[in-house]
Amino acid sequence: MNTISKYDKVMDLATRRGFLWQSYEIYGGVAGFYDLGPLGVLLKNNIVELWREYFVKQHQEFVVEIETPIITPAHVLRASGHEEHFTDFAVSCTRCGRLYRADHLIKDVLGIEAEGLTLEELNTIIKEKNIRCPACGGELSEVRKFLLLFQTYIGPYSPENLAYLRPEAAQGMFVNFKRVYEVMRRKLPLGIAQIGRVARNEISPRQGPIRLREFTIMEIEFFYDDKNPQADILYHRCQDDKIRILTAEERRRGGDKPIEITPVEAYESKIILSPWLAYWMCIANRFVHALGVPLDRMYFEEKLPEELAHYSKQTFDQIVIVDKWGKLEVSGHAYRHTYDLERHMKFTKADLYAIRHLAEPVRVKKRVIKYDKKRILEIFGPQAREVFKVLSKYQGDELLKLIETSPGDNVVIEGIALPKDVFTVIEEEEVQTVEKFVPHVAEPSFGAERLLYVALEYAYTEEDGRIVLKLPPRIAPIKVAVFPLVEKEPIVQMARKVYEMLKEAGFYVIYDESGSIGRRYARADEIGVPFAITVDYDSITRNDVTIRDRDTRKQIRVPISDVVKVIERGIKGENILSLGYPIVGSNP
RNA sequence: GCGGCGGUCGUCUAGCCUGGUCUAGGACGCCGGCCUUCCAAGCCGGAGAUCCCGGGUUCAAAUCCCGGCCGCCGCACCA
Repeated sequence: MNTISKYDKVMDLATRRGFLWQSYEIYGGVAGFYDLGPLGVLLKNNIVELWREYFVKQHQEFVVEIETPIITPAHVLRASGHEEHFTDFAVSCTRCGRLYRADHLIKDVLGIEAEGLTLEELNTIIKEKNIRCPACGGELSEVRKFLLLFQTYIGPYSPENLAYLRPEAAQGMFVNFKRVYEVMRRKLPLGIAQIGRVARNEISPRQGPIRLREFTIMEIEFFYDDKNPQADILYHRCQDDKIRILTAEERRRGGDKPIEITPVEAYESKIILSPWLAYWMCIANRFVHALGVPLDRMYFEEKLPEELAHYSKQTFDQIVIVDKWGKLEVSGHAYRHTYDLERHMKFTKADLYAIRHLAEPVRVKKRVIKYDKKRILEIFGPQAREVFKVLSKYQGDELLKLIETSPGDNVVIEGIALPKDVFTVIEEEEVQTVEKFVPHVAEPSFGAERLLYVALEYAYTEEDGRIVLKLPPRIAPIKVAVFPLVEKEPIVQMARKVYEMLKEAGFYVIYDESGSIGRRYARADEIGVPFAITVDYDSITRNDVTIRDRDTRKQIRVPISDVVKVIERGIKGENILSLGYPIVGSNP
């Protein structure tokens, strides 16, 4: 039995061969930060590109990608609720040093809900009720605030310049909703995608490259009309897909068995509340599968109501089973409904509504209030100017309400008494062909580095004591290796030519002539190169090469003129062994 | 944040308890040469170590002591 965990093996390989390693190593390293090496960058780029393919390019009529700053003024994250909710209140025991989340402690000891209380309120409760350390009875410290947002200042250090590094890309899409909606000619549904770095100042990240303080997020904020979701694509494309869902209900019962269901059924049976959330979960399932994770090794786990983020009505985490942690969340699918747009409207007064064209024009009876400016002038003389100013501050229906609720013949507005008869109410009928509404939002959100780890772990295999990284060819960092069978002319010269040809064709290629041929295959296998081309003695006379398939070690002979084509098809996922070329040298 | 354990070439490790003989040994990998007609073969040679960092004790520290960083495990935390 091997006692070394797969995680350790994967990380050892990843470090040794240049996929990733801890940042600032020569300074001792800093927890929560990882660097990507040459192969890591290629692999990540390929994963990002595959995501783009699945989520953006295949939906380019209605999903577009943008890029917004990482540094975010504090106002924005105040509006989004992060400044408030991204904070933990903690107390520690002055005797044994144990750390508690203040609200949880109060709830546990007193049985009262303390979530959402302010720092002062929490302090007061702890002092008044004389709450002590549950473990050792020691006295508790003052409540401290842990803000999980990284802070900075835009320009000079001063409170109004406070800013944070974004903890999610999403706010960039919400604040730009109106602009992109205009650019997309005011059509819904509309997906705004963004791939970028985010930062979260985790208190103590201790899960290697899994819990990072800075990472790459791939998100879509998908805006749609709740009354007319236009989600036909769910029925067209996801009718036959099966996804596995562990529902909140099942979890509440203590169960851990996901149900298997089509996204369509999940939506229609109200397991998933939003049709678009269901659709993107369908795509997410396919996407993670394409990274090499078998379908039966992943599922969606619904969050319990108390686990939901402040902005979410319903959330499913996409879980992949991994060696070390069992469950690893690789994506989150949140039904953010109207929360974010409404908050930004409230904080900025900006109009972030979408327009809905009504099937039939609606006649709306409206009572419009008018006032007699001449009479106001007569009554107030030079002061009339002030009166008009005050009146203009009030919306029509607010004024109407004031007048109707005031007793007597006068109405007093901000200290100014006006006789009611200066106002006249007119009934008007208006024909409306459109109405404003706040779009609902479904958000699929992926962590690129976690996907990278998952891809590595599922690709990692050992055969005959050597490592073979069976990455799907689509995401393999290096697509093809070229070897001269022996280091002799004219074989070497021909191999070099093949190498140049493949580079010219746009592939990442390695050329290796050192060591035995077996050693070179092994080296290429270890970094997941899916195809290895060998130029042998026969190649000279026949003008062909052998192409070896990494996973089966089987070879085919291919004329040089067809090599690029075969590799291209292989990268797309076709089995090159069945491409119709004669199999000649097969060495298991 | 707390407690326990740990940190030596790229990787794995010997040495640490019992300080000097360690200008730190080995294996694998890497580089060069020979050999080699397809799966980590063999032989020869070579490069490669801030002994995690800082301070202390000592004539002398990889080794003992203190602090820090990082990692693992447990507790706590995880929008």
